[in-house]
Amino acid sequence: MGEKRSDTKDKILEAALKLFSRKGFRETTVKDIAKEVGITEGAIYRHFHSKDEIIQELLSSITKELREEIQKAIDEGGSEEETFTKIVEALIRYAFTKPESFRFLNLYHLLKDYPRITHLPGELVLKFLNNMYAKGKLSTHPEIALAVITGSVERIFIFKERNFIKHDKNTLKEQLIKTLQKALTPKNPT
Amino acid sequence: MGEKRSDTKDKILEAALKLFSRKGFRETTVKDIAKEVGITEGAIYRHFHSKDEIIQELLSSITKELREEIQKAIDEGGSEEETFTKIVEALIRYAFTKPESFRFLNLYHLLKDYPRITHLPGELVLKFLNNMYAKGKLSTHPEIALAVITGSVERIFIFKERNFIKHDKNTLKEQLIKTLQKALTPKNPT
Amino acid sequence: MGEKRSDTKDKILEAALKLFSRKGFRETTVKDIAKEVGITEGAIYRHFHSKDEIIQELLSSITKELREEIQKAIDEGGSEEETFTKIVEALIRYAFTKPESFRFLNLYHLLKDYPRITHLPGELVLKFLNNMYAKGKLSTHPEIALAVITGSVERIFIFKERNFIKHDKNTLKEQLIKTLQKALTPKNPT
Amino acid sequence: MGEKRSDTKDKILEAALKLFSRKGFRETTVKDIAKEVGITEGAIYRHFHSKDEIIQELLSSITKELREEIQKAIDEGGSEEETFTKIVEALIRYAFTKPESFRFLNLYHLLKDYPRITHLPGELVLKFLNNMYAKGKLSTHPEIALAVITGSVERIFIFKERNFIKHDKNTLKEQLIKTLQKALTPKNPT
DNA sequence: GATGAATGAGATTTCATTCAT
DNA sequence: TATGAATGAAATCTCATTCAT
Repeated sequence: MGEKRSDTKDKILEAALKLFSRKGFRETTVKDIAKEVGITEGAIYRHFHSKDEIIQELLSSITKELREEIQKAIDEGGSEEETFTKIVEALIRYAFTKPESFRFLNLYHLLKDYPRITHLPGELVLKFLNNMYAKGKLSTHPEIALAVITGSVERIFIFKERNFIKHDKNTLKEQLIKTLQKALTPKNPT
Repeated sequence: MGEKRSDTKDKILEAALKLFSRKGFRETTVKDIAKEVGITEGAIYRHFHSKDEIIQELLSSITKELREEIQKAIDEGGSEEETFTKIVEALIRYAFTKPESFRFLNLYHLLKDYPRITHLPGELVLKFLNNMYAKGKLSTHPEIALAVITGSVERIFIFKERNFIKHDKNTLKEQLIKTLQKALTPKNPT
Repeated sequence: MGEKRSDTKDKILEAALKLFSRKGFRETTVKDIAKEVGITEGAIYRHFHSKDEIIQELLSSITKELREEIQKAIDEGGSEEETFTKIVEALIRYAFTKPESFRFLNLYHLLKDYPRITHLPGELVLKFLNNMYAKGKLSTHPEIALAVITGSVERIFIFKERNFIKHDKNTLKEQLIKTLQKALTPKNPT
Repeated sequence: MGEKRSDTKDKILEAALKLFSRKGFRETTVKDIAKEVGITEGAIYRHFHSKDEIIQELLSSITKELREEIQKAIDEGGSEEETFTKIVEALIRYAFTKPESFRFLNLYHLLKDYPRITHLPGELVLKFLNNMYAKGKLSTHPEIALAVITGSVERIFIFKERNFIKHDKNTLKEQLIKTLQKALTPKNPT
């Protein structure tokens, strides 16, 4: 009850996400979005005050969603090493199961000035990495580790999306986790 | 002595690079570029047929430049491990000394459809990685290694540019090289 | 009942016809057309994709209309001589009752490259003239006859329009019919 | 002596005539003309104050030339009937030997408002036709006769130019003269 | 809520003309 | 005389947003 609140609004967000992530913000017009939904331009403005509002709403819901995935990985408990793996897994999984959302995020952060929203998913990861670093379980500075992790995931995702990498997604996931572990955790002496 | 040949054309390319890399392609107008150069819009069109031609010319010259840097690193000789280091160094150096060009490339590849130009800088690196892999000196698939390398460099660059990372550039370079070596080269037993 | 469907589109076509026929295609701007209709330039583009689309739509509707007039003259039956007269009459009548359309056609065929549309009004007339020629009722080649007929009608129309000829339209029509009959039908001996 | 005065100016006029007659006034740019001549835009303005001045100069020289051809036909003497034939011949000959000039004239008179120049070639012909009419040797009003003559010649020319008529030029000339004679001169009663 | 015509600002591009060299 | 860069006005077209229905 009160659940079906604005079916259309969701459809608009869905359509907008698809188009923005594919074509970019400027090259996607309000008319494009309306056509994709099957309504007219004017109708969009019943649900959103502006095109930018759509972008902001997408940004914050996607950000929230990804943050929750990461939080889940952290909350599940286990050793630092296990959690590390789970976080990387969550990132890759998110990229591959919600490619449009993932692309949207990358696009947004590359194009728009520093985000107005506060709690970026990366912050959660960074907090965890800081922790690892303090315990001597991270072999480089946390910010650098974060860059290596997120940069690698994004690039793997793009390569796969564009068919530049032929390996299947599972292989990619395994290899990437293994590689990042090697890269970022200290060599276990005996 | 024929030196001042098309001073303006170069100024236009320079201004365009600055603006495109900062604001994106669509959000940079021809008028913006003209104003930056100190001429009028119309004058731009004496030097380029269209806005897109400016973008293409930038793309190809930047691509060429970066390719040359990488080629130099490869040509210098040395062991695979040394060359690997030199390539990563060349990438980081390029990002930090030509930040606008580096940003332009990333933006272009994210926004525009697959490039028509053939010889991407990445191809050179990939060829080298394939070689390493064949010799058992690379601990994951070459494409994945390429993704990790380029993704990490890009992300480090962005973090630094946005002041999200405070470490100085040399530290970043050293740490990144060390990390990528650990990540991608097999553990040397004994 | 669905009658007012796209009132504006018709007004645009009407205004465009008036301006194109008076000033030519290039010298008529979309702004001119918009002003004539009483809307803004942008509004034009809700009804047509481009200025050229307006021209093409006018061309095809005018061509169709004139073809129908000629077809009517042919279908009414009677001797070849009577039909010949009726065709010429139809042409003159069209020129004088729809001067803008007639001028548009002449302008288009003089300025634009050979039309892509197939069924030109002239083709109908030519078919009829071929028939007459085969029966020995035409005293010169059909193509030449067609040139004389259409060229004369056009020039009479222009002269009258520019007040270079003072005679009234009925006199012009009668005289032209008489003259073309003399010119193109064999002398009836005895 | 003083003969070679401004070779370039003539070349400009020649190039302009070619382009204007082919593409129209607006669609021919000053740069087009300059390129055709093999000079640059700026140089054009050494010889003419404006694009329109080129058009006007062409118009007046072509008009003069055609008027002279007609005058020659009139001056050669002979019976009215012979002169009539000579005038028509002169018009056809002009169209076929100077197609660009002929096309230019037609285009100009269709597109531009009533000419600023006074002595149109048609006026000469009209004077002659008035004379014939007064002597009972013309079977319709002179203005109408003029329209039929000039309209027919123009249309024959266009048809031939566009390959719509296959007959050779001589046939066209003969047939047209014969047809116009039939059309415009009274039946000779025994 | 929805439609779709219209606005109005602005983007890209064209081009006659000017001007420093 | 000639060059060709530059101007500045205008043309075509796009699009976020508004609004009457």
